[in-house]
Amino acid sequence: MKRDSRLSSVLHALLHMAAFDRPMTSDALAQCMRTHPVVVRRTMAGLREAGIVRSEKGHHGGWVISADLSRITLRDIHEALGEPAIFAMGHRNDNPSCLVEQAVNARLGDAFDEAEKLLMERFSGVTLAEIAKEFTARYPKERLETHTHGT
Amino acid sequence: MKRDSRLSSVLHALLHMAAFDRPMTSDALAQCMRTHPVVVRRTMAGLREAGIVRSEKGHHGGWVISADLSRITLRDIHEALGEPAIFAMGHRNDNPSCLVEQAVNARLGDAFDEAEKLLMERFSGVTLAEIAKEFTARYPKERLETHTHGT
DNA sequence: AGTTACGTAATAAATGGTGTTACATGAAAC
DNA sequence: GTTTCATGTAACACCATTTATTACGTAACT
Repeated sequence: MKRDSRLSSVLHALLHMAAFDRPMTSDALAQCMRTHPVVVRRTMAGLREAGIVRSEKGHHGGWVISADLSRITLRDIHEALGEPAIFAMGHRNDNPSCLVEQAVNARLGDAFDEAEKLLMERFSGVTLAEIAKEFTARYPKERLETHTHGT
Repeated sequence: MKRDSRLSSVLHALLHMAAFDRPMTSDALAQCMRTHPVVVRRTMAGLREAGIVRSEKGHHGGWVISADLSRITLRDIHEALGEPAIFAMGHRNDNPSCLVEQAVNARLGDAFDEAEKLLMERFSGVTLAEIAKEFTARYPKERLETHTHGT
């Protein structure tokens, strides 16, 4: 299966935006993330609707964060992206008439539900501010707005 | 992304086989699972190599379980299937040179690792025997080998 | 020998994220 | 007011992966 990297991408983008004191254009973000500006706009659309970012057109336009970093959790972002599927595995039939399959689904579902619950708890417990802080703690000399790409 | 239903499918098949006192053909299993016999053989191949099932050719051939139900865990089956990806989400770059992205990956990775660990623990704790037992507890009057499909 | 059933490769279909183009809209600069 | 910059969005091709199907080979039983 192809893995969905929107959450990872968007977090990356948000942290760059957070450390930049002016709006960042989709082109600039796309360059950071090695993707296409349209992909950036498409991905950010949900965050804009959720009030996490704001976009401005025209000269000196672009994207800015419009909420307090310490109040934005990974969970919020996951939601804003439309709650993409977490697991790559699923039931073959969601409402099987076969009783054996019902038992299998119930048992498997319990395990997945627990794992999902834990993941969502972790997501709820991590704010953008924490990741930004963790970054500056690890690399105090780096300037966030100086984006360094390796070879 | 397309969701992988092999684990669910194979569990379903195994429980039917467990309750059947003769080998079940790929065709019979495929009918249960509403799929194609070749898919059954392909999916079962890993389990055969892992010693969980055995296949026999020719007349009255088919698939039989070759291990103790109480010693086969969901984890064993997941392994036998080649450990398919658990999460539908992933990092955009696994070894980014961008320090911001490294911080994001680290934080996200922690959450996913924890969830995966929990899921694997749950998988390790569930045996086929338990699911079979749970089934008979829930539906004592049903005969497992009588496979009922709804409309 | 013929039938049954697995073994496996090759190929197509379906799905869903990603990349790209094209065109429209709005805001700032001149 | 026209130009330029930037987002908004639809449309479409691309790609990776599971699933479905066909085809042909092999082993075992009758």
